[in-house]
Amino acid sequence: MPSKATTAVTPSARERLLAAADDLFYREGVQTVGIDRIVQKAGVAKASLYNLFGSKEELVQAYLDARHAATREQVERALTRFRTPRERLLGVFDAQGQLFTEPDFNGCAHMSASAEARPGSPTECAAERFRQWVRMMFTDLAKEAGVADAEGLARQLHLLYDGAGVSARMDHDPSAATTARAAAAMLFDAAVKG
Amino acid sequence: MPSKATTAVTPSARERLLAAADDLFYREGVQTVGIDRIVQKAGVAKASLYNLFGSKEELVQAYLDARHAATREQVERALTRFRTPRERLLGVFDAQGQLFTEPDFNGCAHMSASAEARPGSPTECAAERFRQWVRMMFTDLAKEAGVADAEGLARQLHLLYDGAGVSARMDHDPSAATTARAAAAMLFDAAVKG
DNA sequence: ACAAGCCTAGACCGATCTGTCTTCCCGATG
DNA sequence: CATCGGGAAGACAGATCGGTCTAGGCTTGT
Repeated sequence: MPSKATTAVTPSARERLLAAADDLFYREGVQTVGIDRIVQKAGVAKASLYNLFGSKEELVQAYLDARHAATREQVERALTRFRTPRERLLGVFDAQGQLFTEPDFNGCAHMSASAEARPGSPTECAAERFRQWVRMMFTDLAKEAGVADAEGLARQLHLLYDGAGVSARMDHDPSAATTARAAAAMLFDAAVKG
Repeated sequence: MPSKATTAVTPSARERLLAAADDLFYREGVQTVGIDRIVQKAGVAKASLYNLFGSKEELVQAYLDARHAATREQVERALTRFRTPRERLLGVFDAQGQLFTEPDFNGCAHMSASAEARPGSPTECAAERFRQWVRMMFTDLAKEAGVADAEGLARQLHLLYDGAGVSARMDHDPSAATTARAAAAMLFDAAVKG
């Protein structure tokens, strides 16, 4: 019986591979980490990796898709705590701030991965999907708040979101989220007023 | 006579290596590009590379330092066209917009390189120097404009600056610079008024 | 009991990696 | 002319890369 629930006594080979890939790819970069290190860390035969994923590139895609899903769930769960549209929109940066304080935070996985990817690769496509989700989320929240130019505000907030992720990683400064939140508040208030 | 001016009939081996490294590292990423491809593109012996730079890591550092110097000169030259403090501060995003429209623009080199670098490496140090220069530039421009909390505004503008670079690369959208400029204008006007 | 499937362990492949070394050429200087 | 040094060309080394394959074990259903 192949483990109907999320937790099994022993994680499957696929789960162990994804966990090892997530740790190594995220910490050191996709190009830096070789297949051998992943299978060794996962305690999985190399043949199993290629049976389950087909290639390193598809493993990278699965790693990015898992990061995408986890981020989406974490943000959507965090937003349920807020009630007013303004609080919900700014709550995205609160959720970001929580991510920044995690001990192994190392920036946006899609951003780093796409920096090493060739154009048109599955990695770039996964990054594009992630960015479209972020953009859509900001646009929807702006619309719910009654902002006239919701797309325009969403573009501005997306810049702050990306910039905060970059600063948190490169400056080792988790407070970038609160800086972004304050800037987002000013831009939002100006957008609803004008 | 070893070329006293910037232009020589035949660029030196060092110049050809830096030009090839700049093109390949910036387009494809530091880890992706091997030494062999650089020396082949530069038309330089591999031994010359190691005589001149010592290692690939130091070549990467020289590549990033050259990018840093070029960006600094380009921005500072662009800012001379503006007179008022407000125009000069927002002019940073105009200069950024010019970079975004260059045909081979591929994002911030320091950001991409540091995503593949190990902690404490020369690459990370070069990225940190670059970020400190950007931060200082925004801080100085904010002070010249009489902003009370110059450091706070500089942090916000730095977020927009980074976010615009990310969006221009990943969304293939050079207009991110004008979006960032508009947001920066609102944040600046709010900072001088309050 | 037995066969089918999934998994492990690891040898193996050709290519490529960073880095070293040797050999030779060519131009400038004494 | 002779000497000397920088650079070109490329063989070479040892490691690692992504990926394939074989051989054998362990569990499961029939």
